[in-house]
Formats: sequence, structure tokens, C-alpha cells
Amino acid sequence: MTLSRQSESIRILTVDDHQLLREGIAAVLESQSDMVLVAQATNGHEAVEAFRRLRPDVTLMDLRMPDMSGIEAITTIRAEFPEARIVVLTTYAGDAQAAAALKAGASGYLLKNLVRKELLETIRAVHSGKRRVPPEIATEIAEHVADDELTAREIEVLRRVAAGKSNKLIAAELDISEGTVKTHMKSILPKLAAADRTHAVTIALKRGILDL
Amino acid sequence: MTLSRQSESIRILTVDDHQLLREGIAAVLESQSDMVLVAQATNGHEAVEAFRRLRPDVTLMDLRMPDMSGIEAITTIRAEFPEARIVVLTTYAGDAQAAAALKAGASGYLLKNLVRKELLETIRAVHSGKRRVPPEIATEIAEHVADDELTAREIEVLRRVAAGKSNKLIAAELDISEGTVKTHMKSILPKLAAADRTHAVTIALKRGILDL
DNA sequence: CGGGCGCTCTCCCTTTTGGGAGATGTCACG
DNA sequence: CGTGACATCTCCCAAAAGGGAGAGCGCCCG
Repeated sequence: MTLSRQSESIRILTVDDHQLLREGIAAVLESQSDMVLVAQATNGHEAVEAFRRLRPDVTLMDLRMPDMSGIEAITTIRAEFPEARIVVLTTYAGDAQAAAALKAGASGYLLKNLVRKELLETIRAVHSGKRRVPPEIATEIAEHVADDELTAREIEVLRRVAAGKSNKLIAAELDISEGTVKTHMKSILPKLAAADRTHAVTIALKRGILDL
Repeated sequence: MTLSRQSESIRILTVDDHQLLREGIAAVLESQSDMVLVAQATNGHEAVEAFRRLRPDVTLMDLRMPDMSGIEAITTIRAEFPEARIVVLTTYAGDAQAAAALKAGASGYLLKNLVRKELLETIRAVHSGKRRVPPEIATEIAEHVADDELTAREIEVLRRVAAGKSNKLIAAELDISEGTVKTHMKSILPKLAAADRTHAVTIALKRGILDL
């Protein structure tokens, strides 16, 4: 019977640093005869390690965690196991985060305010090879696919702008001329459709391009 | 027996728009013989309504919720029932949020990454009339008690600054002179120890003075 | 009722930011 | 090997932000 259960049940790994939420997921999964929670992890490192050991069918992964972020964990896992089915389960952190998770190989992106039914439906859908992204999120991502993304250097500059640094100071820190920092700003503002540097920072925070 | 249980058990209300988290709390509480979950609410309005009806001994309340925020709910409940014991259970949103919740009458402030033990210990402590604020949060609040707080007008100005508006535009919106907006900025920057308007916005976001 | 705080306003001066228009070197990808 | 994307740099100019100092007005609290 153990054998038959194994072959029929969806084996699940949860990754979240909120113990209470993991307990909630565990309680929901317990009520399902075709699902079994095989392990829990509290950060990206543990998630990768647990995945290697157990090869769960579906992984539910938060993005914001200590030590190693969810995105890194997804990337690492998918590099080793391209068939891994990973569903992001997180508080909404902007379209850029969601897009990055999907690019890294996530099969779904759920928000923590979901109801049990959505969770269960998504686990089954993803297990059977489908992708699941709720319409609200898909819409937000779609709104920005046409946009040029910020380059790594631009993000580096914007991060310092958020810290209240002047162009001159940023130039000194990055060892480039102030003029170049200005050039980067002149590239950043239209990309984010921002009126000024302050607006650029709040937009980047909203969209998950920068963290607080 | 029902009578004796009622007189001994701590009657608990949970308020959070995350169903999964509520399930987790429910699972934890179920394992305790001296606690009983009497109701759950998903926003501030429902919380107030449920509190009036059931008069729980301890209420676990999130802050960020649709319709009515946790702070408003706490204020409303404590106005009617000054003896209400309310514990905030939320993702950390800055010292200003925490301080506001405690000012509104919360008896505790827990973070969602807590472990069961802390939750249970806090519920018992608060039920017996104690206050419980974890040291990390107490420290952060303490760091800013000496600071001047922003006035309502200053927050109004800063909110518009965050939206990328120029002093001139803000002046027009608030129907005051640009000079006055500048005067407000000159008051805001030192209060937040910010280098410029952009920094002021990120600090205000971190500290929970502004929302994204 | 007097003082303090918050909100408002003004003047002046310096520094910073943002916009426009080019130009060069490098590296990667097809 | 070319073409494009990226990062770098320069020059110019107008607009905005920031810093300092002073002052009037209303309202609430002691």
C-alpha cells in the first residue's frame, strides 16, 4: 500500500520562513488523499538540499527568505533538475519579481492571500505539466513586457539614488564621471516612465526592481 | 463540562486576509487544551463585528488588510472595549507602524516569522494582562522615540514627493505657495535624517510612515 | 490668557537635477 | 566581421531642489 500511495500521491516540498504559514499549508494538504507533504525548508539553501534528497513532484516556494532567495533557489534547482515543478507562493512583490521567478523556471505564481481551493487546483495543474499564473499577475507582467528593462549598471545607480546619494557621490563610488551617472539617469527615467529620480525609486520598489 | 471549559479556555479571534496563515494558527491553537479559536475575520470590519459579538479574550490581528486596516480596527475595538487584549501579528512594516499599533492599544506585536512557541507564550502572557513586544522591535521603536514625528501636513507633502511631484506641482495641489512646500521639505529632511527628497521617501517607506 | 506648535509666506544664494545631442570603445552574438 | 547593446565621456542650458534666516497667524493646552 505504501508503494501504491507513493505512485499516486503528489509529493510536495514547502519552502517558507514563516512557520505558521507552513503549518497552514500542511493542514490543507493533509486533508487531500492525493497529496503528501514530504519536507519543509525555511530558506533557499535548505530548499535546494531537500530537493536533491527527495525530488518532490511539486515545490511551493516563497521568494523572500534569509540566506538564499527563492529566485536563486529556483535557478539552482532547475539547473540540476530541469523538470522540477516549482510554484512560487508569496506576498506580491511587483511584476519584476514575478517575471524573474517565471524566467528562472517557476511553473506558477500564487499570492499568499489565496484560498485553499486555488492552492490545491494549482498544485494539481502544475503537477500535470501546466503553468498557472493568476490573471491579475499575468496582466501586470504583460503591461511591462514591451518596456526596456533596466541594465545591471542602471540598477546599481538607482540603488544608490534610493539611498539618497547625489550623482557626484555615486560617480565617486562607482569610479566613473558624474556625467556618466547623469547619462544613466537619463536612460532610467524614461524606462520607468518616472518624472524624477524620487519617482523612479518608488516605481522600482513597487515593481520589485529594487528592494527596500 | 462546556461551562468549565469556557471559564478556563482562552477564547481567541484571528484577523488576517491570508487564509493559509489562519489555518496555520488554527492548527497550532487546536493542539492547546487551554485555547479555543472562536472566530476568524479577514478584514478590519469583520474583526470589529466579530469582537462585538463574541468578546474574545485575545485577538490576533494583521495590520495590512483590505477595507479597514488593523490599526483602525484596534482603535475602534479599544474605544468600545478598553480591556480588549489585541496582539498584532504581521510582517514587519517599520517602527512607525509598530508604534502606531501599540499607541492604538495593542498589547503585543509579533512578526509572522515567529515559531509556535512564541505565539503561544505571547497569547498566554497577554491574556494575563502583560504586554509583549519582541526585543528587536522594541529596540527599533526606541531608536526613534526621541525623534520629532512628521506632522500630518508633512506626510501629505512627502506622499506627493514619493509620487514624483515637484514642489511647484505639490503647491498647486495643496493650494499653498511653492515656498511653503519648500519649508515643509526643510522640516522633513532633518526629521528623517535624510540627505534629499528621494532618501526621505525610502526612509519613510522603511519606517512605515508611508506605504508603497 | 500666554506660549508653543503647526502652517503659512518671503527673499537670497548655491548646488543638483534633468533634457538635448553627440561621440567613443568594448564585448558578444549571429 | 559587422551590428547592436552597453557603458563611458563631453558640452550646454534651463529648471528644480536645498540651505539659511526671518516673520505672521491661528489654535489648543496649561
